[in-house]
Amino acid sequence: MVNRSCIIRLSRYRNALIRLKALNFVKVFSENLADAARVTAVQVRKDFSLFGICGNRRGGYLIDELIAQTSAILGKDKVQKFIVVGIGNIGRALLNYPGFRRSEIEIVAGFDVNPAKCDKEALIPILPFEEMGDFVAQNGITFGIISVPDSAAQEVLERMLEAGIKGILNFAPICLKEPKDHVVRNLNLETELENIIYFANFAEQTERE
Amino acid sequence: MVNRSCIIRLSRYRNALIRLKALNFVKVFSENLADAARVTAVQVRKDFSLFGICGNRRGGYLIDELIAQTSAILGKDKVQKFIVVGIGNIGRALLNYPGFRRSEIEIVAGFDVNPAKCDKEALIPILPFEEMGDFVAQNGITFGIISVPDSAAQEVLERMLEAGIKGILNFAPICLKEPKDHVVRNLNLETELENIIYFANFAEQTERE
DNA sequence: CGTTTGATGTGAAATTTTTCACATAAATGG
DNA sequence: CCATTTATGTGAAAAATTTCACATCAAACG
Repeated sequence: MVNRSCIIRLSRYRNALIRLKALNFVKVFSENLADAARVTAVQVRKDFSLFGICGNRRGGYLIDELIAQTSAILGKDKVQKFIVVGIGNIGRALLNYPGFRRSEIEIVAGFDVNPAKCDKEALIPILPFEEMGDFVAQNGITFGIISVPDSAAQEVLERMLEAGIKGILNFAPICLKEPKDHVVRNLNLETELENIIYFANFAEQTERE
Repeated sequence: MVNRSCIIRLSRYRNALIRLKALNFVKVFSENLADAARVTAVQVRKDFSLFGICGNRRGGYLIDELIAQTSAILGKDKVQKFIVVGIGNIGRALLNYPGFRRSEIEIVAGFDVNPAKCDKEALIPILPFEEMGDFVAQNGITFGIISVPDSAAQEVLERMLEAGIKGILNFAPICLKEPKDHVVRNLNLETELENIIYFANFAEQTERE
């Protein structure tokens, strides 16, 4: 069964494949991908088997084929449009994040309640939050990122859902509810750091993830 | 056994508790925390049992006690110092992230190879990367965040380890190896978005996480 | 061409994680 | 002060995930 960690791994395999291709590699073995994604070779093959990805019984996998197949699964075969709500530190960093340029992820607009932060003429326009619903409808946006303070997050989520957004990444430090037929992934920076702090303190005697 | 997801949940419980306390709540039930962290009530109690946290057989848990206990586990009883290497979009956002101010997480310095980005006089100084080793040693830094391009990440990791850093959050889009007795958590924004894209497309027929 | 070699693919076993079922204790109320 | 109610705490069962073991196939080589 395809679960979250499985897709995370697939994404890692793909990243590794792109790096290997840049180094002119043509074939790759499950062992190599396992190293790159910090898992076991069997895990790689099990994951592939789950998606019906096949290799050559002795020759491993062809990198080009693998990239094509993982890309299709991960939706990299077309541009995926995102909006960002909340143009604070994180929001602005996402608008300018160079990592998205080479991927098929495109942030098409930002939104904020503060008129001082708006700028309709910018390369990626920053618009008043009230206009979000119309913008999403007119431009067929499917995905959104929430980077507002926790007190506003639930309200923003609801407005996004009303507007028709299907998948959301939430940076606000509050665990938002995932409604039926929608995807909400909560990513809390403080939580991530707390995790590191905990395991760095107890790393010696405890296992992890 | 305490694993990564377990600590993530603990962190979420604590966030919820702080919000509840701000609303003048004094007691809380496992059911409430379960709602806040999007898990089941049994899971909350199992987690607590794992850490030896006890409630009152009928009266639930006292919020103040719970906050104290979870805080101690998560290392919130003292300031945890971090450095950030790579002052690009993400790095700068982290330096200014207001969410850390109210927590016990303190980013004490940034580092970059580009002299134009350095500023020793800033509130949080940005120093040349060569000075990182000495800074870490002199200031007893335990934690670091990597927000450099993928090609530099492995090198930065190794320098951090040499300097004595024990826990690292890596934003570079490459899966870094976690050495013995150290914690390296890889957080790739594109991967997170790919996850959302996948499950939003197939959400109807597939389960998640 | 037959044999050996080496990597994939996958049922079965082992392990991990979550859920269930219920014993237990504290508060409430007659 | 006994019965009832209600939430915790936890062994046992169930479910999910990972690892193992090995059959299978294709290439390489004699």
